[in-house]
Amino acid sequence: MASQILEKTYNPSQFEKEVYEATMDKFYPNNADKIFTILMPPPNVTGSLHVGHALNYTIQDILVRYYRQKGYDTLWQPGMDHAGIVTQMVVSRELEALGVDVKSLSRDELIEKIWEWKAKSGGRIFEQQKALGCSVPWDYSRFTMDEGFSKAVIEAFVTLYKDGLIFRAKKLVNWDTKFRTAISDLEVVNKEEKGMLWHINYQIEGSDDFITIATTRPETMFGDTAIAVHPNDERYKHLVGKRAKIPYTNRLIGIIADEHADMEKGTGCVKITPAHDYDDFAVGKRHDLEMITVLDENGHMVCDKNVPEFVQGLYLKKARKILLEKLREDGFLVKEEEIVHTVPYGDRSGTVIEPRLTDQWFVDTKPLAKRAIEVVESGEVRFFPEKWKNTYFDWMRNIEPWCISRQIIWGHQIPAWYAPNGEIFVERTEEEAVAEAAKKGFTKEQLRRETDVLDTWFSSGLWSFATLGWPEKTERLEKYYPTSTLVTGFDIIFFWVSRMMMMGLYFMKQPPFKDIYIHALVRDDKGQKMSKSKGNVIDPLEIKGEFGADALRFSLAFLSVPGRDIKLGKDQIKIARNFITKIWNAARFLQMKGVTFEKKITDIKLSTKLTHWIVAKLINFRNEIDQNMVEYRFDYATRNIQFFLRDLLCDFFIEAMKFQDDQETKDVAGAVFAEFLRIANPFIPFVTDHLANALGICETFVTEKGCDLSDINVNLEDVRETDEVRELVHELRAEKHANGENSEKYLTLKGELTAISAKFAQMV
RNA sequence: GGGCGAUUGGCUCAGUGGUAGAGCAUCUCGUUUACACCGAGGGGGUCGGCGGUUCGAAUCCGUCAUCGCCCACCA
Repeated sequence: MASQILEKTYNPSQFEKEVYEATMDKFYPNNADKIFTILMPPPNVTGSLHVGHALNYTIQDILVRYYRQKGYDTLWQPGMDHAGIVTQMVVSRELEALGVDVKSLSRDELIEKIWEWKAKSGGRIFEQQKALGCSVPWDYSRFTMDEGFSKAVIEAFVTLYKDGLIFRAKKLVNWDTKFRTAISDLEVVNKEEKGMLWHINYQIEGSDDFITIATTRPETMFGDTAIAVHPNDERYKHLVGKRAKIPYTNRLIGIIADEHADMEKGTGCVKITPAHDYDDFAVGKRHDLEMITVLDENGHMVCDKNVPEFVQGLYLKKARKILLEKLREDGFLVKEEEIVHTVPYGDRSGTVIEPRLTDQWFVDTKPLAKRAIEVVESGEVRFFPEKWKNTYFDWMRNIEPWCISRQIIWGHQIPAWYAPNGEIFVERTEEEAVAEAAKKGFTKEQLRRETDVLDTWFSSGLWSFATLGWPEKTERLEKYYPTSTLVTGFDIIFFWVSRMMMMGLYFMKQPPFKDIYIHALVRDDKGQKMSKSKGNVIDPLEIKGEFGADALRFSLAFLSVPGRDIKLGKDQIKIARNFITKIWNAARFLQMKGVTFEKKITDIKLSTKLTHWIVAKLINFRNEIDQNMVEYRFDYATRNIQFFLRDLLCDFFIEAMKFQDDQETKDVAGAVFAEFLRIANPFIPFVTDHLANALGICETFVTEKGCDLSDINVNLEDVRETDEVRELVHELRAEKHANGENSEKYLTLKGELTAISAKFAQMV
């Protein structure tokens, strides 16, 4: 290979794109025996990538490139997620900004608009991933709503339904009044905030006495169906069994004894509203209470006999205000107390979540969780760092049914058809549903298709096998399932990891991956969470432009200390960039010295202490990196890369080379440097591949295995002690600077260096 | 309420039983056969507090404090 003279300064933007494009065709699987597979967590189509994605991709890319270089058949499965609620929200907002009346669009029209939008947005994400160096086979990309995926989702849904693991039920669910849909428990975030506790009098039936309840949600009082007191509460024992009157509607409700009532809290009397509160729902079940809904899907008070006219149809906050004024006026409100309590919010809508009693679809997760727990307990699936398995266990062992239906339009429509009498037909196709319904005497025209779509995470839960072709029995599925390692953030252990585990085990009978590497959250240099509103977001592409993609990758890997958040500032990236510059300059120096890179280490006879030493250090370095990769210690690996290049190769070997530049030293320098570049390639692919070309080492390190050093006769113990030579080199430099190359002392020292080398040569 | 993690020089962090480390910052010297996006050298820490185990503790155990995160039914 012809070499070219390197530019004086390292300027990544000049070659990064070229390097990536030149190697793209090598990112595809080959047919090697050993297999390494990673599933890329699919980014949302809505997004542009942030530095958290950059970390996620960097870790995966390092792993994939490392194993690919080792000769494994690697598959890094790319793709994107349709991200139901978020996407519908983002696109609707954008359309409205363009003056489109989203509400007037039909279901099909809006879906079409979203697909149009997706085509634009998705392409941008791929470009960003390429810019970071992701070595994925692009033609393998999947989308959680592509045709094959839809098939998989239907197959999974129907199978789970027929196996009794999906059911439809009227239950209390988290209702988002902004998006008018149910959401799962995980999509609710609880925030602690200041609020008011209102003490309200309910008159006891047939008496002038009152019972005082305390509530933060007075507007739901019209849905009350009981008042509970603690069975041991002496204050209220005499009231149990009596009835009380709800103000204004005068509906009578029973006073019951239930341990749910906390004697310490409020007045000790708690209103029970089973249709709008989880605790109350449970109390209601125990006491067989009526469930009265007073809030509609928009969070407005319903218009029926249970709700007094003066608040009917009002949004709950407005209703609350008006109701409180009236209660105050009429003397029902006896105390107003400031308290701090937790309030549930929708993670996407940012609006208060109202528990509502509705018909929804659920996955019975308990039976699915059982094996998902076992495979982690047994060590068949391992978490890195290990502590995350406790988080996983906690959730899995206390798992609740998963509400999977969403009342939105962007997503997989549930394959269920209803007959007029409410009977449900769940089938793979409409034809099959019609056929089944016909057996029961229903006509096609009578059937109505379920309009709800599935929770996004239902489809992404199938990611590990649906991307490989399931439900078809494809060669790819056979070969690459189960995958090797999953790389993801702790924030989606519940959302995604656990669901993939359950689905993978159920449909494929094997866990979807062997190792789960949980990486950190990237914060700003002050430890603050990055957010657009704070203005502290680091854009990976901006960093790439300023310092190069390699510097960003190297920093992120360097800072990936297990179990610790990453504080990322520009200083950190600058340090990495400076280090890469150091590599660049080392290359320039060797080139200037006339070093060539044709010889392999195994071709050179090592006869001096210096060359023997550096080769021993190289072998040691290589072993360490191998160990680091097995343990997922990217922080150690990058430290080792830095230490070898800077402290050993540059500060010592190359410095010594300035005094001892015989052919052997030069050959070894070239061979060791080339091997260093190869080892560093998975971490910093752009600069190393560029240098490989420029120095005439090879076309690319992507598929370069490196030479077998195991037969080289070096004893690591022998060469550990390097002070003798190191000191000599220092002295030489100082002497030369002081008195020049012809001083007597300089010549003596130089003689000593040669002598040591010679002495050492006899040892080997 | 339960759980997890952090606490080491000015800053960011390594170090898990044997005389305190790195990078950045700072100070001194240096423009030498790559590199000022550099090199050589120096200063700076009673390793959050207390107690215990040990010949010996930043490291193991207990406890407290502060900060951060996760989960929880939140009247």
